[in-house]
Amino acid sequence: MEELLQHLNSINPLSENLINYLASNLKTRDLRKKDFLLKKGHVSRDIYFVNKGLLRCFYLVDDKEISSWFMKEGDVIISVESFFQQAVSKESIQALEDCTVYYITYQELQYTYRTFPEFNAVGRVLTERYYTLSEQRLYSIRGHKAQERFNFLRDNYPELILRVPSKYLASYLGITDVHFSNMKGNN
Amino acid sequence: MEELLQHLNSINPLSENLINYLASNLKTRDLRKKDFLLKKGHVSRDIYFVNKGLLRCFYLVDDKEISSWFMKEGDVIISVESFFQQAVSKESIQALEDCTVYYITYQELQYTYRTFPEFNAVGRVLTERYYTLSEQRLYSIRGHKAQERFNFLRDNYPELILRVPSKYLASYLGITDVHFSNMKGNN
DNA sequence: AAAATTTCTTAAAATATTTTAATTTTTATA
DNA sequence: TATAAAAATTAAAATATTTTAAGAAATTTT
Repeated sequence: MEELLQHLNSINPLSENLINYLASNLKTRDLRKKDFLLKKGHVSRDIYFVNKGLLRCFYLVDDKEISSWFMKEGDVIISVESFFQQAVSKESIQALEDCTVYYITYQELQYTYRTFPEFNAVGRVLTERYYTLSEQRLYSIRGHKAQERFNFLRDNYPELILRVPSKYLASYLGITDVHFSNMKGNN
Repeated sequence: MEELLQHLNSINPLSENLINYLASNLKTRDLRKKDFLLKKGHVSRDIYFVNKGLLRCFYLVDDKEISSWFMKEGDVIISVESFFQQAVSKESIQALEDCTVYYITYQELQYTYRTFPEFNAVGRVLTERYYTLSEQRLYSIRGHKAQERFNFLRDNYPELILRVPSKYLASYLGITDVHFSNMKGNN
C-alpha cells in the first residue's frame, strides 16, 4: 500500500491528513483466478489499484466476449463509463491470475475530492494519463490491418503477449483466435 | 465566451478572480474551412473550445487520412497525447466549416491549475467526460462489423452524418469510402 | 454560368478475415 | 498421475472488405 501512496504523492504532494485518510480507508481484496471484480449489469462502485496479478475487462457482443483491456501491477481499474456515471455496466472485470488489489468506493473518492481539494490535481493527472492510453488504443486499432495491430501490441506491450491467453488478445485486436494463431505463424 | 464560462461554472463553481482571469486570458480565433488548428509534427500547445463550426482530427497511415473524431459547437479540442505530454503530434486538426474558437495555451492552463486550485476539479471532471467518450468509441468499434459501427454512429451522432463528408466518416469507421457508400445503399 | 475539381456511386476482381471442423497441445481437475 | 476440459493450431470453404476503375453528382473555383 506504501507504493500506491508514493505513486499518488509523486503526481502531486499529499498532505499528511490526506495520507492518513487514504491509509486508513483503503481496503484490500484478494482474488483467485477467474474471480470477478465487476459483473455486467452492476454498477462499478469501487476504484481499484492492482498490487499483484493481472485482470481483463471485457463485454459481450452477440454472446462473444470482447476484451477491452488488461490491467496489471501498478494499474488503476474501473469500468470507465460505469464508474464515472455511476451507471449500470456493460463491461465485466475478471482476474486472469490470482490478484491482490486495493480500493476505495466512489462515495469515498468523491468525499476525498471535496475534503482534500489538492487531491483533484492527482485525479486530474491520472485521468489525463489513462485518457491518453485510451486514445493510443484507438489510434493503434483504427486504420491498421490485423497484422499491424498485432505488431503494435507486441512492440508496446510485450508482457501482455506472454501473460494473456491468446483468445483474449485476439478479441482485443478485433480478430478471431483462429486468425490470431495464423498471424503468429507468419511473422 | 459567456456560455463557455457558464459551462465551466456549472461543473464546479468558479471564484470571481478565476472568472476574471479566464475572461481576460481567453483568446478568440476565426478559421476558414480547410484551415488547420494543428499540423502533425507540431506540439498541441493550445486547448480550444468550439464556439461555432465543425472540425476533424485525423492522422496518416500509409499516406491515407484516418479521422479520429469530429468536434462541434460546445466541444473542447486538443490532440490528446500531444497536449497532455507536450510532445510532437501525430494528429492534425482541420476545420470542416468556418469556425470560431476560444483558447488558452498549455502554460496558461497549468498556471490556472496552480493559482486557482479549485479549477483542478473542473479539469478533472471534463477529462473524465472526454475519457468516457473515448472509451465509448472504442467500445463501438471493437467487435462490431462495419454495418453495426455505422448504425451506432447514425443512432448516437446523427448530426455528424449530415455535416461530415462521407469519406471522413468512412475512415473514422475504419472502412473505405467505397464500402461506406455500398452500406448506405443497403440499409 | 462555365469549367475544373472533388466527392460519391456502381461494378468486378482481388484480398483479408471469418467460419467450421478436426487435431494437437496445454492446462485444470479428479 | 491419469483424465477431462480448455486452448491453440491447421486446413478448407464461405464471407466481408478492399482495390481498381469508370462514370455520375456535387462542390469549388474561375
